Amino acid sequence: MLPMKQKIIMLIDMNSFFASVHQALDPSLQHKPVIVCGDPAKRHGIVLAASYEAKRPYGIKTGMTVSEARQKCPGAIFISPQYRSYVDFSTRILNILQDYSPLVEPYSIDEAFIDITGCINLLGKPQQIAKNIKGDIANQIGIMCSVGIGPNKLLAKMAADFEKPDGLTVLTAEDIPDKLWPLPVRELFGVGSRYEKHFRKLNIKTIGDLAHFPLEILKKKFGLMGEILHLSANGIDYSPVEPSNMEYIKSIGNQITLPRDYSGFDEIKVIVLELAEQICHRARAVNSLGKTVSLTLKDNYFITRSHATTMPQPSNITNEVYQAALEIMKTHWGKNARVRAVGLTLSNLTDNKSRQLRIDNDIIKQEELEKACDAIKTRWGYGAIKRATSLTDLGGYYERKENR
DNA sequence: TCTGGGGTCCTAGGACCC
DNA sequence: TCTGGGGTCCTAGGACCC
Repeated sequence: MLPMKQKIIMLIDMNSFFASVHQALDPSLQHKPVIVCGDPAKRHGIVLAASYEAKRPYGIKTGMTVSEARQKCPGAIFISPQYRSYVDFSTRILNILQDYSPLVEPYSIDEAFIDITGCINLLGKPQQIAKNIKGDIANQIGIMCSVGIGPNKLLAKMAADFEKPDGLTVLTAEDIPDKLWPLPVRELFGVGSRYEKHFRKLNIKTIGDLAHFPLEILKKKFGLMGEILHLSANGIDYSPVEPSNMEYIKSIGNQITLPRDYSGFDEIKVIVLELAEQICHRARAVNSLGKTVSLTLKDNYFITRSHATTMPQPSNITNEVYQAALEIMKTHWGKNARVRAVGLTLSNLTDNKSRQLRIDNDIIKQEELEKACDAIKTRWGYGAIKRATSLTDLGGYYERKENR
């Protein structure tokens, strides 16, 4: 038997993606500190992205509150996010990658894996291919990226973090002891603050410590995750680059932090209806139906609770999803709850074909009505049509959000 | 550092069926 | 009447990522 051929996988990571998109769209922003953030007037304004001109010299970081960012870098240009532009840029970048290999898997809006194992003979050495990709993205899209190259997705991903912005790093299996193992264990993909804490108790401080820790103990303490993280620390990952992940979504949800804490059932109801409208609109746009509705409430202590219910039939009809959410609220509502944020998610998704069995007239009418509304929203913007119950102070809230 | 919004995967326990 | 065990679905919660 022939030895298994080593795969060559890259992770393309757009640098400061949101900020870079604005700089590409508006040349006057280039070489300036640009900060993309939520509405600073609202209490939940945080930094979503910052250009390198803001990051390095001023210490601006993603997640920082806008007021803190303003203090650190008063001269920065603060911009509200424009998700449509980000999606547009992201799609164009994926198209460029597909010119190199059909095996492209978008990992997030600003990252994608590409498996170029089969293209080496045709396109040249991996580093050269990476340079060409970087050049194409810079020339055609106008933004920089960092590329990580490795024998699997994990090492490609870790490699991409080695040098930012505009980096190009190769991480081979032989590099693991020198380059991977000295890093703090928190840097390993999959290790968050919780595992970091657990590991500290076991005297695991670096990725190398984890790699050499007895597997049996990790398995016993952390189950499957213990095993996966141990493999990761040793640079092992068998997951393939899967282009099909492109269309495959598992849930559609929206969440909103309220302008102030709400405490009345009726106040929350309005928000839930608005969220139902949003997620059903999205579901209809991709011809998806969901069977499970989950309602998440975050209270003034930042405690998050979620409750779910399964509908008799999968649906993307606003009123059905809204009614399901209301049922959850009625069952679980705490009288004294002070709600900071509300989220609604549709999951257990299937495509529209499973819908054919429904011949109930009212449902068909509702469906037609909602489709007509969707068409108007597509034409005139999301705020063009509202239900009467939405026309409260929050109606205005969404309107402003939509127009920014 | 007073904390947004979009997701994914895993686990445990209970209900229910055969 | 009491009992076994496997399988599947559902819900709640935890952890992680960008």
